[in-house]
Amino acid sequence: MKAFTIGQLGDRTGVNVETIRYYEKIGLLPEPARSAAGYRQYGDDHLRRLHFIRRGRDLGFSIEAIRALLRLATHPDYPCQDADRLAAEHLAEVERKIAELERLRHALGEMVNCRAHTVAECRIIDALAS
Amino acid sequence: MKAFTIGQLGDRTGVNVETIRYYEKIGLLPEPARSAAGYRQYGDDHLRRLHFIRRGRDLGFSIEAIRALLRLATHPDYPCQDADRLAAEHLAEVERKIAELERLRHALGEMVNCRAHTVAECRIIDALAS
DNA sequence: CTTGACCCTGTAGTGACTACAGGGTCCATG
DNA sequence: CATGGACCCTGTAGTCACTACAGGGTCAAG
Repeated sequence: MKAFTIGQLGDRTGVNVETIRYYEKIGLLPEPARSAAGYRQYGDDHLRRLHFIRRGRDLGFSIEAIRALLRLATHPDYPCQDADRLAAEHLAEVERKIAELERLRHALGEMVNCRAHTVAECRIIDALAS
Repeated sequence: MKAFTIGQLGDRTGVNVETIRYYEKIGLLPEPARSAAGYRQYGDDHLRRLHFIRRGRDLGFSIEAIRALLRLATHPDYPCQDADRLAAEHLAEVERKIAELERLRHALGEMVNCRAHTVAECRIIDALAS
């Protein structure tokens, strides 16, 4: 019966204590048992679930996508197709964002290292103003 | 004396009417004159300034960066160095984001197209759970 | 017995909008 | 002159995923 506190759970998963409470409030992490003083008492199930959430967030999945993935993860007999669709959609979104940022990088690359002396001839201000 | 309404200003700049009012509230766009009925009346100065803001946003500059760039743009004798620093910092941030997204793309690319039948063998769920 | 690190709840703030609700105005048409 | 629809007004609340308090209570070491 080794239970740990919210601070210990945070240390083990690299998740902020406030974020853990937030995940509980939005129903991503189940409410744990409480000590006599009202302290949250977590077990290995919580640890595993929070690790899962943390990895999903590190991969950039939205909270709602993680909610769906968690639902899948707890039903080993479900088809894996749904998980694949979620991941593929997310990958497409990541690629869309990369393309957009590459566009920005190119445009900004043309602008920086402006060697004009004053704003009047500055090509950065000019690019925005005209 | 050709003044135009907020809707016309929005059409000409591609900025949402609600966003224009928001820019006014946060002090990015000066308060225009009003008609007898209380309608906002914009002129060419507003049009130019909002175009500037729009281009800055399209380049991914934050509102605060645009605020600083606008301050520079209205002082042609200021050194252009400050504008260059803002643009260079933003470019560095864009490059940081691209690198992070490339990392995600790689990780997600390894995961998708999972051909397992059920969640039990799914490599997506597995990547998150273990 | 005190100190400091931890825990609790609840609320408000972040960025950059977006979406109403509930009203007023303008103008063209019948 | 009435009416309808497109526009305008203010103000507030919602979005996403947290983060930062404020104002308390608890626990363990020294």
